[in-house]
Amino acid sequence: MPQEIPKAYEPQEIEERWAKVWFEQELFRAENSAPGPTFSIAIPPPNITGTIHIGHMLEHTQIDMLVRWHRMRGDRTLWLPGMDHAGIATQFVVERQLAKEKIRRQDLGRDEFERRVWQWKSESGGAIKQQMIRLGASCDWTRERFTLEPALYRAVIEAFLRLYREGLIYRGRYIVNWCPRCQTAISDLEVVHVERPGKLWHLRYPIVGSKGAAQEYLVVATTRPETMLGDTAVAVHPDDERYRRFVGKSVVLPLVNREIPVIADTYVDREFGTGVVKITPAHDPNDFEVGKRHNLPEIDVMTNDGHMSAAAGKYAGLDRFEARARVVSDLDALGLLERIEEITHAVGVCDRCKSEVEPRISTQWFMNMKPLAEPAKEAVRGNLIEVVPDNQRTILLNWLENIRDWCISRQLWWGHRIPIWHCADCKEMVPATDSRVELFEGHARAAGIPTKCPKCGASKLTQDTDVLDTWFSSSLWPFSTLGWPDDTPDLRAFYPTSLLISGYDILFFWDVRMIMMGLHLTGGATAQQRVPFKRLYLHSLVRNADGAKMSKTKGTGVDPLHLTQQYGTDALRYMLASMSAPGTDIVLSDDRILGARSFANKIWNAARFLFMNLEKVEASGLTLEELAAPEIRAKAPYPVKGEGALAHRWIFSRLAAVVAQVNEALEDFRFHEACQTIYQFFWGDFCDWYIEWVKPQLAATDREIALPAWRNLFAALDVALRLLHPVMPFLTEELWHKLPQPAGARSIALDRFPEPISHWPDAGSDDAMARLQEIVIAARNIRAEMKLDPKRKVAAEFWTGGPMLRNLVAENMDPLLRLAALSELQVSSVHLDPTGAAIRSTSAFDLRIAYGNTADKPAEMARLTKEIERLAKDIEAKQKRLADDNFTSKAPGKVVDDLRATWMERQIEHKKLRDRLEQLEK
RNA sequence: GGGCGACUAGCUCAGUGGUUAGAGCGCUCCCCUCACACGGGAGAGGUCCAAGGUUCAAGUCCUUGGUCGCCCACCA
Repeated sequence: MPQEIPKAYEPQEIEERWAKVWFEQELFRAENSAPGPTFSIAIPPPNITGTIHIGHMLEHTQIDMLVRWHRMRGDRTLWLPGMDHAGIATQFVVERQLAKEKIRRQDLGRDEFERRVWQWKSESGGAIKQQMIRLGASCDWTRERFTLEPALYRAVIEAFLRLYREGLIYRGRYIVNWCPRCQTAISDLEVVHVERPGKLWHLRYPIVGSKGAAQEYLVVATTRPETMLGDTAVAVHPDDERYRRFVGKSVVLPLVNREIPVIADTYVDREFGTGVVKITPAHDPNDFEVGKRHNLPEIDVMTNDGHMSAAAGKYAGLDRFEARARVVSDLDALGLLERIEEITHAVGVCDRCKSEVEPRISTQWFMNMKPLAEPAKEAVRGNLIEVVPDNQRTILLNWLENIRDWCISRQLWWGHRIPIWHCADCKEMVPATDSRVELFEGHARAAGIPTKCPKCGASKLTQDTDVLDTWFSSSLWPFSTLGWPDDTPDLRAFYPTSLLISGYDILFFWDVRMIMMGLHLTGGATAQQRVPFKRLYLHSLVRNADGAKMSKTKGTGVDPLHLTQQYGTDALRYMLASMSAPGTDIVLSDDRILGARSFANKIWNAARFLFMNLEKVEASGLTLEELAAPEIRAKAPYPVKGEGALAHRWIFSRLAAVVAQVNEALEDFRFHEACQTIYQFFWGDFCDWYIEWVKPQLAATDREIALPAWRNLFAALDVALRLLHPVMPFLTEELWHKLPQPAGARSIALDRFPEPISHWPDAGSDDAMARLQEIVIAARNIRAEMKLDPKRKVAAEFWTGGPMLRNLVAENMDPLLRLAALSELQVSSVHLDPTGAAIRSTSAFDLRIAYGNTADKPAEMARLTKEIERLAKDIEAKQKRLADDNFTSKAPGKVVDDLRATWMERQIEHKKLRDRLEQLEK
């Protein structure tokens, strides 16, 4: 078997195999009745619009690392998966698909269109799930949820009805953001502002009563001249001397020839433009407010699809941009276009389809957010929800401070239909009788249908045709997925969830709204019991080399499955995690993925080394069981007889430190730090030093050496694998199974995460090993400088002042000679002669290797000179500080002492180098 | 108009007031040494954007400025 282990790690087959096993065995099913601390996390549900992209992969890697870490630490752990119906986005995608067949959704009708979307959902949703399974997400798939499934529909209706009864949800006619392409209202958050070059047209409105040569005008400036057709007033500031005499008079609205009043309102900024504003209450939020104050009529001059309506007179039927051009040229022809100013201004476009949004009066459903924002602010301020990184907390609170009402209705067909019925006779709005749902063609719809109008008694009631903003259902996700509004065992066990990990780009869309809804709707007695999550971690966004956010629609997305096939899932996961420093975005780089792949390969080969050599060991009568059974591993480190035993105590001491560091890092979402710590340990300490150090011991014929050495090696590998598992689940699972495990043990994922064992840390070994490493490095350095043939062993001399290091060298002579490629290391009690030799030294020791004929004396002298200069500078700086009473009296004693100690060491080194340079100069 | 972030080695980035500021990649030199060339060994490489300030001590904290990026915002 051992020879069968491939030389290079080949992840494909291994990953596919384990992904399948994990899923089929329901390995990650959470027990809601199990005892102990709980760790629960609800997935940010991917939209069914597409497939998993690299951003999901980053998010899932971080979540999965924490989930696996908690699970291995024995917590009752749930990662609940699911998907979002993504109302407008999905409808957009399916409409686009239909467009290829030259079909409009209106041709199909609402029911048939919905059928098509469900069809899309089953294909796309299935693909996402398969991807996630393949990428190793350790979700509890038995609890998978979908925002449009019956149970969640019921939660949506329940939430709506409660908020409606409380008066927090209301219907009204206000200015909303209207997308003429999607033909629906959208919320403020769905409007993105883009800076664009534009024009400010200055238009003359003739004053009524002035004529001929005495004709007077008021000049207004506008970026949307076509809306002038809906003007119902012109406004100036009440204190503006220039225009005071016109207030109360009228102007003739050009092209329309409607007389409209000149009004005074403090909303007008005297400094801006001409100080005169056209008032179009139906097409501008400010004008709408002004219109309310002055009882102005509201004239909507547009249609749902962005054309001019009948109210636009002769412009009716024109596209809004055509109408704009026409209005301008017509005004110009009449001599009423004073001038055109080129400006850059922010244009609101639809987040989804990028069409220019039309502010427009419309009857919609809204949610009053201020009362919900207050408890949310308190919860965040009171740290009931800890926000990481901290600066996001300020951003969050600031947003809550300035929150405005949320337009929650959408004129779409794909989504949760609003559970309100309208009376055909008296227009009374009648809510659903309760939140029950029933199945219709396999999908849920509201079942609490009112039969009679409570106001007029009529029975002709029709359900509101609007659906809810997709984020409405998302805002219930942490508790709707656990069975709310019922008081289920899952809800009791896993709510509040422990943590939310999301991208900061959806902080306002989703995270904040969950906080508000969770606090308002769930049943806990205290806010602490009602928050949807106790911690909120906002992760970075993945950007491409240009710094642009990865986007599928822009074609800049990277397919993680493709990368996975190229480099392996574990490598990709490691790469993403190792770049996940909180608060900074991630720019993908091929180099980093390659590095991660190399790391996976390194781990693979370290294990391969063990198992390959095992064959020889087994020939001598030892079995894998004797060397690596769980109960054997548990008792490591074992004392090893003879030279070089130190390394065993050292590697476990290192492990203890590494485990503690990794735990701390993961606790604070410092994924990159956890990765780097493990990497340095595994590659540097474990492979480069430990394995190399103990190789001869493993081959020793003396059982008292070989047996404990093997046992320690296997035990250390086992700890390392468990340490690595959260970030590299597949590779570690595969290798873990090659070690003997307890009967019935199914997966490393259910094994324990390493704990720093109290007898592992050993400061003495840490120090001793560090000294020995310095000696080896010093020797290698000389060898490299002298360009010695690596195969040629050379003799070296060693001097040290004290007995400690001398003993240490004697006790570890064998590994020292081997790793430094020395034939002998003669320990001298007198100072070494620098002539004809290269010497490397620290303050504690000197190491001398005699020159061959090829020695490069000038190079050595140059090196020494440079080093001496550097040291001199350093010593001077330290001396200055130590001479400063301010420093010695005010700095902590330890800092002063440490500085003095280093200062003295440097002086020793400095003197050594100077002496040596002098010798060479002779 | 507000707010946030970044600026550190050739590149991509870590860095939690306290020895000589680190990593990966790249670069230079040597080596296909019996786990791994996706490897081993040894190196070179930094006015920490600038200027002030606080402090015994600043890459780190404060102020101002610069460059770049992001978010929010109803000034026509």
